[in-house]
Amino acid sequence: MPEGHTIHRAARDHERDLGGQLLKVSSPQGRFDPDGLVDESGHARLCRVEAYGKHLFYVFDRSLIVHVHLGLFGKFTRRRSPATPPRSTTRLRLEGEAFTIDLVGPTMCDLVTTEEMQSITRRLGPDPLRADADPEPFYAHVARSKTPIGAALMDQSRICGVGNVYRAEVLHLLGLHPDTPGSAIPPATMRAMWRLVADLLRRGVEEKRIVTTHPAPAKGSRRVPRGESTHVYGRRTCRTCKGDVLTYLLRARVVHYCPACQPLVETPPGAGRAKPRVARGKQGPVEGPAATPPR
DNA sequence: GCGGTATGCCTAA
DNA sequence: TAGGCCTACCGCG
Repeated sequence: MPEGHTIHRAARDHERDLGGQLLKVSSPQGRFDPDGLVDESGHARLCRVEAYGKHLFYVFDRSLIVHVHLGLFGKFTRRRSPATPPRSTTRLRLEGEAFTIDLVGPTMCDLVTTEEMQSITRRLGPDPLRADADPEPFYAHVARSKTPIGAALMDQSRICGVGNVYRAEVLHLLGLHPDTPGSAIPPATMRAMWRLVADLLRRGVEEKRIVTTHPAPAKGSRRVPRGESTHVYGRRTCRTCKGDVLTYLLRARVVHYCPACQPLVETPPGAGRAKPRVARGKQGPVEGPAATPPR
């Protein structure tokens, strides 16, 4: 589930499991070339792992950096060392003393320099999960832009780490229609949006999944069941009002929203937007008969 | 076995 | 805006 929370959690876990160690680095699939990173025996020492939005940076000795972006399909798996043989699609394998991390399906997995890493992070907006994040440029951009807030939230150069699920959930929690022009949103709402994104992402890092309903469970208590972890994303009906969840294409991504909870207050200019349709979400109503199966 | 789908993003036009 | 790309999984025939 690669939104920002997945990346920050991976950075934390991988640094804990592999940091400071001499790792055997390989690419069973052959599409990543570790030459230039590893010594004659195929090893390199990992210093730290840094997350920035949806980007991961594995900083090795000699300032050599492996840049990973999971895209839509990328996944990590973690096994005890010595691990079973990797699957043929494994782009990157990092073998440490106790754990082996495999990476499959990333959009990006490349060796970069410090300068290249900086050029990547310079293109990104503030990341609410980073202590050094300054939301002011995000506020300023939104305040003077007619861009729909649903598009601005997904624009990684304005705020990074938010993906399609968090977008839908944050807008629902704030009662904002995705087409609301940024300039129509009060500053106090924008500040609340930043705090909400940060809180939800932080919770996602801790729970390793996206949960925007229920308060965080106490240790040992029951997990929030599948199908109750979101208000509108992936649902047919709104968890709050039980009305239909609608979807439409906004900047080539399907956005989920509840027209009752998220009315469009201010009509944007040029009302030629895509006609919303009823969502085909996996989850039915919270109460009532068993959830309708997909499709 | 095939097609559709998914939490992303880049490029060409 | 459309198309391409990365992979796994599921329903269907």
